[in-house]
Amino acid sequence: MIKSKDKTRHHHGNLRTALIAAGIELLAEGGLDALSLRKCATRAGVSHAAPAHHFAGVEGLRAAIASEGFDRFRRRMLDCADAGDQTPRGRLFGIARGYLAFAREEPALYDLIFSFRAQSPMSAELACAADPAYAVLRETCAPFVPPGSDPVVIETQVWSLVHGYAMLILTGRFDRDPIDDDAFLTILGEIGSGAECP
Amino acid sequence: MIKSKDKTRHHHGNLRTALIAAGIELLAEGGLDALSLRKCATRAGVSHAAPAHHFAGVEGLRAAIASEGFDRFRRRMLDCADAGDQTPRGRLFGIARGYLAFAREEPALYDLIFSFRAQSPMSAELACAADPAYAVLRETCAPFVPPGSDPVVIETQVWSLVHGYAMLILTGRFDRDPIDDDAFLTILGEIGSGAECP
DNA sequence: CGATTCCCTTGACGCTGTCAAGTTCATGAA
DNA sequence: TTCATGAACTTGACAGCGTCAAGGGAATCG
Repeated sequence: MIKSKDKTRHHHGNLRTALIAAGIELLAEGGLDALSLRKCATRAGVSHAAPAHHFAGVEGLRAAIASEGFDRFRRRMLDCADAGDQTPRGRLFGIARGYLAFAREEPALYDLIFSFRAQSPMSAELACAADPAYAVLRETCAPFVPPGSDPVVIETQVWSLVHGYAMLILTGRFDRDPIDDDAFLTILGEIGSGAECP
Repeated sequence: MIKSKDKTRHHHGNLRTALIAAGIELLAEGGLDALSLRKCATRAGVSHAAPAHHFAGVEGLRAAIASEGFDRFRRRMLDCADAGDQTPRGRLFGIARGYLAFAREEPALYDLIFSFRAQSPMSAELACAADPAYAVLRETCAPFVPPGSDPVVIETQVWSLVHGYAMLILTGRFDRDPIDDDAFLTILGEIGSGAECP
């Protein structure tokens, strides 16, 4: 039996984790384009080809970093939701604020986790990593689903709204023409109440 | 005086346009990562360093392609808006459908035009190229702005909603759990009518 | 006709991802 | 204990990439 997850191993001792950490540093410092296998390897103190034994090429490294990114993303949303008003509406605003906070605080990591496209070989693995984050959204939206209707509609409306806003923020569109987050998010107050308002 | 825009010039004859066309082809065939200066040059039949005389590096080429992309994007939205119901609400649904159509028909070009980040040296030039497309959205949203309120709020809500939905489509999130565009877009029917509904 | 200027080519450099082969070291078996 | 196995990592090489410097060739102008 192999102790596959010991702290200190052969030469380096958990190189995989070190490479992911180095990659996240590089992203924070220089954006998406600054991430490279060789720079991660150098930063972790190993040779340029060492990462090949832990990831399936650069796409594998990107996927592994994205998995960690999705987890931070999920925790950021939950932290904000837990910190605010504990009504269903309050939690909805909470995850929206957490969503935006993550995008602003770690823009390159946010870019990375949403940079994978449907035909990517990593899409199955990534969908798996993303599911817990999506579950947070799903649970928060559940109280607003009209009985008998498909919950995915409201989930998608909420998610699209916040996701699109975050993407637009990162493009710098609001830098000269600022908009207040709360003014924008007022529309969340109307979601799920459409049936009450013919 | 120099005839700077003649059709046939020195060696090639409008190399700049040919390089942009080649780049759009490469994007369509292989996605964002398939775009390179050298491949564009080869496809246009010139040497690998020729593009340097027409664009400021690869970022300049990307920006030039994005300018063309924004123009196609704008026309796609207008075409859809002009084809449908000519009420304000009908045109709003029209540009939303055009937005989604463009994202699905030219996903890599769509990715490219929204891949520039705020701190990019190209952001000023790109914002310029994007303005006509934004103007279409602005005009279409105008009838729904409550008197005395900031139009940018509703514009941003509409835009974020459709933009986020398009981005999520491209990530493949709905491939196995499909959602109907029209069901999703029902929320557009509520935008701007919030004031009527206390 | 000669000079200038623009458009492009050639060649080089460093950085990138990836592969093949070799080395080092921990583990398990004899 | 000694040896064999295999995992973890190194070394070296290769092609493709963006970018720069230097040079050539064609069109234009004086």
